[in-house]
Amino acid sequence: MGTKANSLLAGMEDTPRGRILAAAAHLFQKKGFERATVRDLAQAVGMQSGSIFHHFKTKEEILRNVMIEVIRFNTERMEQELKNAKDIRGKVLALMKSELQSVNGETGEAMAVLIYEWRSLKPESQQEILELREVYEQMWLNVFDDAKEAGLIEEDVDTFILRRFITGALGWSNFWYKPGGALDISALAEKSLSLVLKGKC
Amino acid sequence: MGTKANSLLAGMEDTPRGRILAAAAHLFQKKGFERATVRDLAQAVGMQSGSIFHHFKTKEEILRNVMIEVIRFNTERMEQELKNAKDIRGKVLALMKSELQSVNGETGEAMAVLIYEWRSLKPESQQEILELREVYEQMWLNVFDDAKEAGLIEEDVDTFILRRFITGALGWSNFWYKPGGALDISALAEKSLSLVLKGKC
DNA sequence: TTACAAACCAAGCGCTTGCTTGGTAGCTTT
DNA sequence: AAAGCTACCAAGCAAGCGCTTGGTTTGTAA
Repeated sequence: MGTKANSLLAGMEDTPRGRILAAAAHLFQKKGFERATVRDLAQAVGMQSGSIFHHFKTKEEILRNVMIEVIRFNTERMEQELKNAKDIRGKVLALMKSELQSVNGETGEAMAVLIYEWRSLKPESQQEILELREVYEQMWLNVFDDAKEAGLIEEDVDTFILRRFITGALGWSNFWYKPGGALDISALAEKSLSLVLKGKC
Repeated sequence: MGTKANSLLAGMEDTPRGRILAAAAHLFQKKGFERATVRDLAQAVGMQSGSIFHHFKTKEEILRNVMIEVIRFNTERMEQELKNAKDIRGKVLALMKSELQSVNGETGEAMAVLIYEWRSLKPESQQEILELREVYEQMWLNVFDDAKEAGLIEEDVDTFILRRFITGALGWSNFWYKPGGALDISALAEKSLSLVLKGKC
């Protein structure tokens, strides 16, 4: 009767490590990193709390790995979808759709952890994650600049700031968007386009 | 040499209760509700940890009061600024500016707590806070609907969803916007207008 | 000057936390 | 069959947690 946890990524649940990370993503989002205990996590994967530390040295290490996995997975997926897009409008749409998918799809719980549990990382881990995210962010900025050059984004718009607004807008959807209703992620992505592109789009 | 805490609201720091709430807003944002201990809080206001409970029954009660105070303060301020706005464009701008002020101004830390420490409230408190927020949210929806009727927002835009996008976009600014630079809050509000209003604005 | 309440301290209780330890079951390799 | 490795359990430790208790100081008012 409990909430079913989404898998972090396909096939990962075959190994103990993968099962722990998937359960951790679920628990860390639901209760927050601090409130979720190692004992909770151990129960979720069916082992004793001490056994967790056979697979990860510390609790923070589990958090760090959840974040690394979800960045890698979603960066790769977005790269793929960008290649399939034909024109610039299509590329912007691909970015929007891809990020909404990340936030609300199977990696949604892990994405929420990535965004909102930042404070629980130690500084060195924060630096590491930041560098991984920069690759992802650069893809956004490149497309936005192309769109601006093509006249799809107004001259006086700062694409740096625009990307930050969009980060917030799309990330927040995790708190209200419920998949399975009348509005699917593609439709939501179309709606979000009007935040970025000028005039009728 | 430590970070100076913004006051939650003017004059509140005169009473012990106010000093505790202001310090709590600062600590809860910096470390998260769970990680911030009552001992941390006591040290910040210069008393023993046990003395905190002379003023508040539980730690959660402190969190709840931080949230209530910040909602009341910002709802009232936004009401005021809405009255001063002349036309519809001005009203939308007033909303944007007001919320950016809430998030990045003197109530910024408390706003971050309101947004991101939701999980740490017990269900009954969540319900209470939700009802307070609904008044605030209704003001947004009313103005958006007026703007749509006036042709400033496109016909096919769902104002409900638009508000949610904007909530995320503006709320996220807490993580990147630093006051005191070249870009002040008014200028940022102007920039954010293009997310909402169609064409040149 | 006395009475009283609000504000606070010093000490610590009961519990939970992340993590450690020493050992065992079972599979794989030689 | 011996050795070695991965995956785990059972038990518990030291530290830190929210919160309580009993008593003391301090400001205000009669």
